[in-house]
Amino acid sequence: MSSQLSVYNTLSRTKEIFEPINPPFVGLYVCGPTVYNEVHTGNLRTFTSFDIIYRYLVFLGYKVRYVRNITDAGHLTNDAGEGVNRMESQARLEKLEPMEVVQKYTVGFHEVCRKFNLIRPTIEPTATGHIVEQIEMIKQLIDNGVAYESNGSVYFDVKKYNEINVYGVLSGRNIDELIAGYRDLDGQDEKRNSIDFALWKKADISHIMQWPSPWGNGFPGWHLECSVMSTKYLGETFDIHGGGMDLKFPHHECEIAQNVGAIGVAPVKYWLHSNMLNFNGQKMSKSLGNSVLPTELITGNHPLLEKAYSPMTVRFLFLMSHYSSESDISNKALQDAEKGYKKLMQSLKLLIEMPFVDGEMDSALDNEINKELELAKDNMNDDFNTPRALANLFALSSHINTFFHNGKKVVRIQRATYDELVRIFNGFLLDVFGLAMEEESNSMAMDGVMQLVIEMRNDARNKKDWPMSDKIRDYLKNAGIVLKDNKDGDTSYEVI
RNA sequence: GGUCGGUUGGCCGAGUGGCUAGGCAGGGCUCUGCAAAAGCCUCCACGGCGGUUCGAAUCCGCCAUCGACCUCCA
Repeated sequence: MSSQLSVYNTLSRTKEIFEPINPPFVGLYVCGPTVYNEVHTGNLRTFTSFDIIYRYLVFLGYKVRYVRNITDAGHLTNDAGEGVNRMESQARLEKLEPMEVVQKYTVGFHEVCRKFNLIRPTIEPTATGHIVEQIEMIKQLIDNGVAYESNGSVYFDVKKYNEINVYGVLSGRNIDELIAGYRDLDGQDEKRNSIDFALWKKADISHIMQWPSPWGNGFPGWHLECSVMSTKYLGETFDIHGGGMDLKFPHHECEIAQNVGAIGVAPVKYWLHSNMLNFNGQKMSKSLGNSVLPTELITGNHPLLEKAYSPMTVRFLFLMSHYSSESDISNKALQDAEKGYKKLMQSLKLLIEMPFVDGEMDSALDNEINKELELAKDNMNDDFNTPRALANLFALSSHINTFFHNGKKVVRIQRATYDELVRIFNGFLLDVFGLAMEEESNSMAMDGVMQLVIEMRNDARNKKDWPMSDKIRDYLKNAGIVLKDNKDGDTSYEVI
């Protein structure tokens, strides 16, 4: 008897039972990267959080359509609309065509996703591929009286919208305060109100990226693509919309306004927001320039990193904190994660290798394992609480190690318990958490040499030639190879 | 200034009105030629001050403090 999945909905600010609109189907939309630069580790954390959420939904048996966009249209740097186009500025900086920038960083993004074992979305649409649909939505908004053209650009009329609807339902803002806050900004002549945001922006000749529209040549506003693409692929109302906390306002707020303004219905049932990743206690962000790239973590090639960390170590670090809490990355935290990861994967290996043997039952042990399995499921059902589920897996890991310690077989529990143990322990680690075995890819030659060395050392040990035996082990240790004399007489090695 | 969220043991990091979080580190023991690994046991805690309660780290209030968003960012 397991609990039901519940999720923390930013919209209601409460935890709600997750009930899909059309079970067993689930629509999931996640705001993807803007491909004008390499993704940094903070981006990676968000995408990993939703990767795990996606994986868990699939694990529960849902048929999930997972849409994550690629922003390649180069939206404005700010709502005031000083026509700065990120894609273009980066293109000028690198002396590349805008689409070369897009291609370069899209490929780079996919490469990072692959290394960190992120499952590809089922649809990965691009903004530039949906210009036509974006223009259509703008027309609808104008027809509905919540958008207006001004000097070749089109803006969303927030005040007008707010007469019938509520702008700010997601972020808890009210427009009077927002207007007050914007008052000292200038360069907003085209807008009726300072809080109005761009749907379409007029482009002058110097802009390389521009498209024809009923309002002249230009490019789409930066909130629009998500409204358009989520509606196109997931319908007017879908189940889950995810993204980083920093997108809650204004991006997600504007998305809701656009959908309600154009179609008349709120687009999303459950809004999920993942929290920021800090580095040295400070938010890691592109604008602060303190970001560590995923590739730098893997190579260790960064002044603040003591060593290289494997992708699975980083993934494990993310799992150790809840997706809605801030997380801090540091050498210590990474090294802790590395040990924890190895410990669980070692138990996983043992569980896969050990046979189950029927026999006398220890009901206390059986109960204990079943309890831990139930807790693991309950904890994941409780808003994807990976740190708690991980604690359950550590407890199970102890049991598995004990089985191995006492005869290398799983005994004294029911067959059904064993089956569930395998299903949950393996399933959570590999399928839900997306951890993969990082086998040290030792070459055949290496294995051969090590076999010889171990044999020579064992000869010495059999002759009780401890100085020689220890000399070999110490030498190997200095070379980064640790020998382990197991209880059964075998010696294994590990490259560190 | 507005909105929101933190403040937990040496470090990281969950959670709950009374019942062990967990990991890493530390200490002890078992195993082992010695180590490593593994197993067992163990130390260390809930920002401050009030209040509610039989009982609060958990609820309420005040204070202190840190941070996020309000402006491009996952």
